[in-house]
Amino acid sequence: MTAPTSAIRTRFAPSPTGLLHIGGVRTALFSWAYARKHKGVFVLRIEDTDLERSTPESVAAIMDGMHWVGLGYDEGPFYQMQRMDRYKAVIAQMLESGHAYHCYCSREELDAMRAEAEARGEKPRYDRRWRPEEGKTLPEAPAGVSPVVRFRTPIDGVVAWDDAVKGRIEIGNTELDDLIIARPDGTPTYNFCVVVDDWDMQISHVIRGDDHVNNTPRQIHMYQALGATVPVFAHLPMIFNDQGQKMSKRRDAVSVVDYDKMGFLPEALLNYLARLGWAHGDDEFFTMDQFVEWFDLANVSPSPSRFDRDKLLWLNAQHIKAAEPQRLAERVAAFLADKGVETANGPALAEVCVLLKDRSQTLVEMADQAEYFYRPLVPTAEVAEKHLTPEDEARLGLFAEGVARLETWDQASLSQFIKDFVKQQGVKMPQVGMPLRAKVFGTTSTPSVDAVLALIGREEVLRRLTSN
RNA sequence: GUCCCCAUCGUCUAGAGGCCUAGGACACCACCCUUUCACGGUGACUACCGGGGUUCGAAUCCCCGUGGGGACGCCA
Repeated sequence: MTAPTSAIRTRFAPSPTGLLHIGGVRTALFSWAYARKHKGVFVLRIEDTDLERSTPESVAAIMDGMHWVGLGYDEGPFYQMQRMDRYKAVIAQMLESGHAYHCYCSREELDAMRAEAEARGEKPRYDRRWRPEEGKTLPEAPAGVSPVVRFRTPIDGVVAWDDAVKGRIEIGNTELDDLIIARPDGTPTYNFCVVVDDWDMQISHVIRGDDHVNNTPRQIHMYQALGATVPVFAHLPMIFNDQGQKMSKRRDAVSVVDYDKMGFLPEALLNYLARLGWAHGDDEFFTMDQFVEWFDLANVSPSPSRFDRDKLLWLNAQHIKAAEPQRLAERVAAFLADKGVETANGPALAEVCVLLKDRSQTLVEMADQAEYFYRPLVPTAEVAEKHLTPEDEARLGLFAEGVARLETWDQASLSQFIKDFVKQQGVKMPQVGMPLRAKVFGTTSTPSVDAVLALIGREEVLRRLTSN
């Protein structure tokens, strides 16, 4: 008999109206980590009640993103559109119990009301004209108008909760109005659906973006009206771009797949995101296992942070260093293929990655470096002028003759050969090394020259040395 | 406008009243290492938004101000 599952249940509930946003990934990461840490359950739920904007492509993008990043969910994905019957039943029940009522106001009337309130310096709000009250006479229901359903919000008092990251938050009920929970066609709206879902799915900790703080009091009222247990709320601060503004699709890389395309490792992105708004002492570089072990909502900072690409790059470099060459090779192979570089007849890509992984910040950069192992680059005019003078070419000719006769072709013997050659020519190391790089690879920036020559093989080295 | 939230180096942050003449990391700069470029190492630079309290003592607690952000949808 297994022990009953712990009460800790978290969820990630994106709406499929675009790409999987980097901020969303951070929210998912924290929810996931909290569930994992407490041996709980992480639920994925797709909030697709906005028929106008929800698309199957977006659902796919979310799933792909979650998969790439490696945040596995235990339950779901649940789709709100498939829970319509349940929402409608709850709405009927709330109408029945008097927690909700019909409202026949037109949008025009509502706009007028808002404008009026604003003019008075108040928060734009609905004036509750259709709210039934003892002794109050309701207006005549206009013919042929389907009403919306509004939630009956308490008029006095305050709502309060102890936010797991922000502490206690209190809001006067006078700030709230009677929100619409169902449209004229009967479809439920967001604030209502989340409550029913989180209730039904027994979510214990609602971990979500800061922008939902204002929804929380309304939702708490609905939980109470339904007789449901109110979950713990944890509102994560926002992530801004380097300008201190909201990340925008237009100028920032906001989609998680963009980071894949730019050559980031998912564990590096996650590591970076984890450090935005959360810290474990001075630890900067860590694995997801460590993160899960260390994570706690109590250590989440309440203040917003900026996305710093430089630090992400640094972390990516650290994770590349730590990664298995074979795994890097698989991804680098794809980038090389995109560039039209044929790797089949060259050195094993994993071997190339061994030489490059300590010197690349992204896998794209690594692929760029890897290219010259398979075909020489065209040296820039500057490089040719500086390192491929007639004198250099003559010396490279002598080098080619010598190296052709080398007994064993490996890094150690090449290293020895180069040293001897340098001495014999009466020059300094760079005077041999740089022309060699320029001639064989087309660039002066490569790993240790003996190592790279060893790797591409004698035949290829001689071919490149003697080509023009 | 109204309500809510936030405030330590340029950036991410450590800091739960004395351990703080404020620590780490990225970036920047200098030097070292070096077979180029990197990696790496060492060091330098740089911050508690302002004002009042509370306290023997405040980056840490309280209040006010200022600045920033969020929300005010038949979007989620």
